[in-house]
This record gives sequence, C-alpha cells and structure tokens, in this order.
Amino acid sequence: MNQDERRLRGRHVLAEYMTRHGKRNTRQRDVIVDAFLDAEGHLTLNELLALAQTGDPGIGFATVYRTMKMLSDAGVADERRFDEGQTRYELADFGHDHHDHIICTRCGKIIEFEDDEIERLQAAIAERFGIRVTHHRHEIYGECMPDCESHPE
Amino acid sequence: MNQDERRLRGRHVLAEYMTRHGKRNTRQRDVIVDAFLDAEGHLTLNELLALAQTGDPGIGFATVYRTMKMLSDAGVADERRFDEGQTRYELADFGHDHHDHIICTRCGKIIEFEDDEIERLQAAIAERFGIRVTHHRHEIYGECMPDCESHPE
DNA sequence: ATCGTTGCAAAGCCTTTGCATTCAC
DNA sequence: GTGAATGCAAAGGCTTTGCAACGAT
Repeated sequence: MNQDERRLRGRHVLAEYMTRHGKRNTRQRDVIVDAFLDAEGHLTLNELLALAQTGDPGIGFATVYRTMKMLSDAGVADERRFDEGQTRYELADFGHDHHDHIICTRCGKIIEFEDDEIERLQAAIAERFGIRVTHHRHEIYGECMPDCESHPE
Repeated sequence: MNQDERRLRGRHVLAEYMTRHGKRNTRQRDVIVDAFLDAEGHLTLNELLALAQTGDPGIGFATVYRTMKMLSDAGVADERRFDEGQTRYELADFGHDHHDHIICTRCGKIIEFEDDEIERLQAAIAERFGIRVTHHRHEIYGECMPDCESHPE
C-alpha cells in the first residue's frame, strides 16, 4: 500500500465518516485536508496551519485543530507525540504496514521503520502478561549524523 | 541488581553528584529523595509532593520539581512521559536491566518488561539507518482486565 | 557573609473550549 | 431556516522560571 493508495483510501474513509456523522464540507476543511495529504510528513498543528494559510489566509488555529481531531476520529490521521512536546499528525496506515519511528535529536528528522519480528515479540509479551493490546509506541532516539539535515551544533 | 541495590547506588551517585556540583543538603531534599526511593513506583510530581508533605507539610511544588530535575540530571531518576500527559519519575537502572513499559489504559497499572531480543533488533535497525542511539521508548498500551485494579467502567 | 535553595506566584507552552457569527445543506 | 463550523479569545493542564526571603556552609 503506497502513499498514493493511502491518500485515496484516506479521502474515501473521510468522506464516508463525514456523511455518516452529518459533517459538512467546508472550504477550510478542504484546504486543510489537502495540505495534510499532500505533505506526507509528520506535521504539527502550526505547520499545518501555515500550509493551510497559503491556500486560505483566514484559516484559524482552532479550525486546523478541530479538523485534525476529526481526521483522527475518522481513522484517517494518527496523532504522534514524540519527545518534543507537540502533537504531530501523519496519514494512517489503515491496518497495513504498521511502522514505528526513529527521531534524530539533532536535526529532528523522522525515519520510519517496520519490523515484524519486534511486533511479534511484543504481542507475545503482552500475551504473557494477559494484556489486550490497543496500541503501542516504539521510538528510537539518536543522531543521524553525519548527514543531519540541519547542523544547529 | 535488585531494588535495594539500586536504592543504595542511587544514594551514592546522588551524593557524589551533589558534591561535585556544589549542591547543598537541605531538609526538603532529604524528604523528597526518601519519598522517591521508598515509593518504588512511577510517580508524578503531584504524587511525590503529597508523599513529601506527609514528612514536611511546608514543601512546595517547585522544590519537588527542581529536586526531581536534579535527580534526573544526576542520572538517579528517569523521566517517563506516558500517554496521560504528566511526567513520571522512576529510579534509574544505572545501565543494568533496562526495561520498558506496558500501561493499562483502564486502571493505569504500569508493568515493566525486558526483552533482550527486542533490544538487539532495535540496535540492528538503528545501525542499518546509521543512527547513534541515545535512548528509546517502547510502550505497550492495553487492558490488563479482568484484573484491573480499579474498575471505573 | 556568600551563594545556593525555597516557596509563591506568575509566566510559558501547547491543547482544548465557550461563544457569537457565519455558512452549508 | 437550522444546526454545524469558524475564528477569536479565553481557559486548562502541566511545566518552568523570576524573585524576595531563607538557610547551609
């Protein structure tokens, strides 16, 4: 399932969610959703706001906030809270190709990784403790130098 | 390295750190450190404050905050930020027996687990991406029912 | 006496919400 | 027309800090 397929899937799932919940289509939501889907990244609300405002300068923070909350409720966006303190949003994986993250503490680069073996071990551990897993969080922090994108030293 | 050994080690490391940094011994710090070491758990600042105040009602939040920050700087306490939003402090493992956490989303119980194989796979992944790892975070969220400690249903 | 420490209250930061206005249907 | 959505500004929730008073050495 590649990025384009996920985007398509995202639009579908969202449209259905909105219909089912009586949500309305607004200019602002369109702009925000487009910005989010086009960006591919792990974006903060302020980054999304900035992107959205290039398409519609009047958009406010709260609208971005609520729209992303809706995407999250719809299962289209995943909220990630890395160590920096802000929430980042990324396109959901819709049950496929689950991945975790490596975060460079110098330049902030975010790398995704998948490891079926770790997923398996994790499930086994949860089972050993009698836990019904809802989600997990696995982040590796370090430095990606020498190719850090920025060199704030 | 059991709990008592870690406590002892903690006191040692802290004493050395304080000497080396010209930190002073105060009544408040003693109370807070004792509360922290005795509790064994994964405590929030407010929990630590409450414990400390049983030993010295005059202790303020900021002192607990700064003391725990100092323990963290000294390498005696580890700061953990689970999904709830507050920071929790636990006794450092001093390089031994590194563990990760399972958190029950119903009753809040925190279970520790260790898995050398996962640690190994993780290191291999980091190496594959050329990352020099500083730390990581691996949390499994789920429900420990039927034996949830509280049943807030 | 000096300089670190304390406690309070205020400030920061990011997230979340109340409310009057605007807009989609 | 009606109820949802927007934008602003205010409120929350937790962490961090400025500052005058206090206390350890």
